[in-house]
Amino acid sequence: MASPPHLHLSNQLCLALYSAGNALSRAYRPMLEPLDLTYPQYLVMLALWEVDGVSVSDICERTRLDTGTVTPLLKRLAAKGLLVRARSEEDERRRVISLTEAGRALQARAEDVPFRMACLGVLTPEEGIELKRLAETLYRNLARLEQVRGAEGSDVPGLAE
Amino acid sequence: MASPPHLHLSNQLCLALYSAGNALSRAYRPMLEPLDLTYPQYLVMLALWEVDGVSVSDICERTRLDTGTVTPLLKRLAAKGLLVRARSEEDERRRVISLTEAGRALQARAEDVPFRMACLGVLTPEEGIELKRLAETLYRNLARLEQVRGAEGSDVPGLAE
DNA sequence: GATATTTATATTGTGCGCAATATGATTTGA
DNA sequence: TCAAATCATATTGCGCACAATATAAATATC
Repeated sequence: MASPPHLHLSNQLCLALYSAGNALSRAYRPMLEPLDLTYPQYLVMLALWEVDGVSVSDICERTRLDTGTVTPLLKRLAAKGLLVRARSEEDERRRVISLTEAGRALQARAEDVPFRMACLGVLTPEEGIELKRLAETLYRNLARLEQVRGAEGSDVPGLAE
Repeated sequence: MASPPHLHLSNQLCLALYSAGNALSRAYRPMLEPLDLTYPQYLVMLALWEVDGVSVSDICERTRLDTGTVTPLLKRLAAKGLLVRARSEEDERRRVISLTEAGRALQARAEDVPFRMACLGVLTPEEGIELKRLAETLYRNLARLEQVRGAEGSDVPGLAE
């Protein structure tokens, strides 16, 4: 075994997280298929069922998705008749994303998805809560790092140099 | 708020896991860029540094990636000169994936990647261990479900009907 | 009030995830 | 021995992740 332990796949947190995340979206597939939604599309619909009439960037923030992902995704949802992508009247740069009647009606058919996921019994409630808590911590800390790294180039006037 | 709590984004374990996983592979990017590797390519190289001269399906199992992902990925790694994709002599269906000298040499340059990731300090060691444990549990249970569902169609002779 | 900067969204290109299907070699069974 | 089933890998097609770039409107600066 020429490979040192810290390079072993079995020791990688990232692989555990990566494969679990992929497996989880695969698990959603059979439940979302009747709704004609992919998993990221489901996330966007969850966001809009909470609050709609919002901008693209608002959806990106709440779903934690990228604009390059969300823009074409919204187009596909619009093509299915679930939402409309209007222009804001005050600010012509902004899009205002609003659910259609069909989009709002779909919520009823998605109601039991979380319940059916829970019924798979892949985690105890305690495990689920703890896993969510740790994943949130990881996300939050990584997001903060990204912000710092991102701001590194754009110098603050008066502080740089 | 027309949306019931179990449909709130803030209550979704899946979003926490999904966004944390994505953020984690983004965090690897600046470290893997000098090695000219993407994150999934890094996983495959980790697998090969442990054991090479193996089949495609062996790599798929150990990295938990799909054959449809791995085949073109291996072609790209071969194009970079990190490995060769030979045919097995005993079984012509099998590919035998072997590292080149350059592929083996790359391991030295990847040695400190796990250490540098740890230095980001996004999780305490205890949190990391617990998160990995829970993610492994989730993956294992979902994988078992997939096997059951997958076997549902292919009837066992003598038991079906 | 013309120019520069910022902001919001869109576009493009590469790689990955994955289901479905194809190809082609091996093994099984009649 | 020959046909059918199985197995390993490859291919195709669509959607997503994300960096880089573009566009175009709003705001700031001079």
